[in-house]
Amino acid sequence: MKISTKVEFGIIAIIDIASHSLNGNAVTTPEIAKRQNISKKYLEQILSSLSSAGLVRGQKGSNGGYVIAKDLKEITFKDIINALDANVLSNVYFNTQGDDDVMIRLIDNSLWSKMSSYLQQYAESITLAQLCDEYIKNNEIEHNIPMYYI
Amino acid sequence: MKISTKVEFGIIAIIDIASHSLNGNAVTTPEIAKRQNISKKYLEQILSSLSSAGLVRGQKGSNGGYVIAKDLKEITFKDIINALDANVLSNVYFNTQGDDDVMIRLIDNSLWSKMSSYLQQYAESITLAQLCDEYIKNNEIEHNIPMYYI
DNA sequence: ACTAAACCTATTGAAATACTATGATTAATG
DNA sequence: CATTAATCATAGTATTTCAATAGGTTTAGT
Repeated sequence: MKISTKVEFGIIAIIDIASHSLNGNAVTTPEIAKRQNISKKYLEQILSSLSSAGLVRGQKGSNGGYVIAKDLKEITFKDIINALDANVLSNVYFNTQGDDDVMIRLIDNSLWSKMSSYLQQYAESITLAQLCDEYIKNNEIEHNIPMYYI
Repeated sequence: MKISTKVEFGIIAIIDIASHSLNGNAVTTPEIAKRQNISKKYLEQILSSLSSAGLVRGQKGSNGGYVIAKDLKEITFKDIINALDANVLSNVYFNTQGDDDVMIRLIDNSLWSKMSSYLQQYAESITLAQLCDEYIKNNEIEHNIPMYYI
């Protein structure tokens, strides 16, 4: 489970957008970049993946920025990960075209695909709404300051 | 779940050794390399990982080769994977040292570590004995030829 | 001595990763 | 209507990782 920075930053970014756009305001790349200490230019690329997957919507021009494109409850952790890297949860990725079909099938079908299907199932059970809630709650506790929306 | 060839070939190799050494004979690298269509030299490196993890034992010299170092029931799929690549099942591998501790902890502790701890649990429940049995059984069915040991 | 195996270590080529750089498009604002 | 500040698109690059290859040493049986 070595996670790429793209996936990592993407998850951070979408939670950041979700929790800072509850008031309706769009969240900009420079804002996220500063808050989360991520290169702005790299972040742009990452957000474009989330955007083309239909998870966030970008608004060009001054006063532009990103908002979440759907109901927070309808975006799952699986959606987010898959938008950023199709291989993380995917049904195994097998390199060989060895001669021993029995072996390949054994390892692929019985082992890896069971593991990846659990991952998918778990990731599907977590929504952005939950992540956002938990983030806000922990932030309040951590800083002893209530966050006000609107 | 992109699996490296090293992990893949290592799993194949240890099942191959297990199922061809039930009669007590050591299994050689050239044998496995031919049977499983893997480069002999690359396989040597992979087997040395399995060997230094104590899962297989190599015998030098003519008539040498590899045998499984323990009872097949005492080697788990987890042991095998970890011997080949410590990162596959490991508790998350997080790149950032971002400023937002709350975010990092949220994503790391609540998401990735739950996923990887499931993977570990599952991998620990599968033994080499099971894999070996299943491989032999499927091979017999596939080729309509019973495999005799001894 | 010869052979055939494990074992050890260095190097290479290719691919993936993690960015940086440049610029075009779009829209609000003075 | 020019300026500004944002998204969006694409090219390039430096570093790291991966997948082998290569060359050799050690060990043991015949």
